[in-house]
Amino acid sequence: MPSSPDTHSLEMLVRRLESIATLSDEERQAILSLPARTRVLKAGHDIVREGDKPSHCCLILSGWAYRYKLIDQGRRQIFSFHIPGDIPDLQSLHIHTMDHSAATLTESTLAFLPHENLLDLTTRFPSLAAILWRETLIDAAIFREWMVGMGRRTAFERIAHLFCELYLKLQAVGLAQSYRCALPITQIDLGDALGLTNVHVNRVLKEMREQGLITLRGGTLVIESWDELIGACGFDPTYLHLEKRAAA
Amino acid sequence: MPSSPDTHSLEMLVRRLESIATLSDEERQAILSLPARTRVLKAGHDIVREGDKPSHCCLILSGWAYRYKLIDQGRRQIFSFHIPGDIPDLQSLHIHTMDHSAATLTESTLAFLPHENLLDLTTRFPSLAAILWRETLIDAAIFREWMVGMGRRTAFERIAHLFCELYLKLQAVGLAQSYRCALPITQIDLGDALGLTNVHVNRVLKEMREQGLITLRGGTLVIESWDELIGACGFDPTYLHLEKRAAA
DNA sequence: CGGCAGTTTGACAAAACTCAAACACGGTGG
DNA sequence: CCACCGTGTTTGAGTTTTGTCAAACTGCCG
Repeated sequence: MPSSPDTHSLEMLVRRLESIATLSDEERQAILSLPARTRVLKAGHDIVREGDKPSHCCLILSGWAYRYKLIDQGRRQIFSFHIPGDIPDLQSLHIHTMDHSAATLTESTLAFLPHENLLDLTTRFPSLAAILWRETLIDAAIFREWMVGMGRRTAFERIAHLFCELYLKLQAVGLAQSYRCALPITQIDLGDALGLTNVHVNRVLKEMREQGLITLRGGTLVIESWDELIGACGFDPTYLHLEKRAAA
Repeated sequence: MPSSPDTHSLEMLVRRLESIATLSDEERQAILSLPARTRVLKAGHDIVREGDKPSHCCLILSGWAYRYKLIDQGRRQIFSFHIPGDIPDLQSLHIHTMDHSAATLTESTLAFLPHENLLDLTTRFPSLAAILWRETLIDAAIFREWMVGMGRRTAFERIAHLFCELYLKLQAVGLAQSYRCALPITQIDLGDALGLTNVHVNRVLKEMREQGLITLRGGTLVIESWDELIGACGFDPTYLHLEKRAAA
């Protein structure tokens, strides 16, 4: 389990923040001088657990992660999937006790950023605070959309909607193009994310395949017909707030 | 529709923030000098709508509100219920286009706070920014818990869980005691919040009544047996993060 | 060549939904 | 004061979606 100080990893954070707002040289420099510690985790390992009081946030450099909660040792709800550039536990900066867990979905490289230094950053640079705050608000916007899905959409719509969402998020960071992307999510995970059983997910996936909407094999999602897919689930990307915000 | 400048309303905001962290005199003074404009809205009126680009946040002084989204003119998902002291659209401070709507549930008195002044406040006082940021993070924590409900809990558990949550939130601001509180939420609203039909909500409510867990009549909820109620839904209040945070 | 995790399929069961009608209740106007 | 109205609640009967259980199948990894 390698672990080393690493400054290059912070360039990813700079790129991510610059995709949201313009940074001043001073801000960029302050980010790059954060003391990051990089670590590689195997697939299926917890990053933080419910009840923990973490002292670091975790930036994903490579790989996928997810957040989840277990109730009575059998039922699991997945809240989100995370890809490189995300800080899945950014909320721990201001909420000291974890009310849920985060784990890797694939082998991942993670950079751990001390709360202390991040808090210092947000105090010195209110516009950086605003960008990070906004990131957590978009997180919440995605939660809301998942609520709409679980509360009011059919299994078919829910799955289609999630595929649209993930494709756009991957595309935004250059990890997807021409309606094709990696999707290292098992049908069990999909079920736990969407409030369905893996069996039912499987049946719906089969139907989507038969309708020529998508193919999902070997960890790769191919969207055969984007227009039909978004039509089938009423997808509207507004809630992802992907447009670059006006310069700070 | 009366509308007037009002400084007293801001004392409610001060009290709310002081229940979370200790404020300096300077901070308290800065909040009290925010230019608030108070307005009374009848029940069932939209406060902000999906697509709007609001220039104010809205502090609830009295009454109840809720946030929701409509899909294809028939299905509605409610995301949250809000009570006095809440700022249901605090997120609009950093997300400029509303991706959902907010409305009053009962006649309500609302204080509108200009984004401009709130942003100035967060820039001048990073510790106030932290408190408000934290409020939006708790909002998201509640979303996650609702996701657990809609994804992985039975209708019975979901309803019981919501009652526990609302009771504790009301109690925290002094609007509930001895297991009794106002609950101006129709069974239709409950269904739209929990991903159920009003018919099914009605049947489950009947069952809860028959089991002697609760009574709900005339807009008043009485929890007959708190211990059984939390037992029946596995309620754990951690996610509400109600404990006062360490002084800033 | 196993072995294990994940997928696929079938038969059946249950939770929740739909439609429809009756009922309660608070507010309004005659 | 009472009839009426609208909104919300309650109940019933039948349907649908999704879940459960169980077994077979696939594919990758050691």
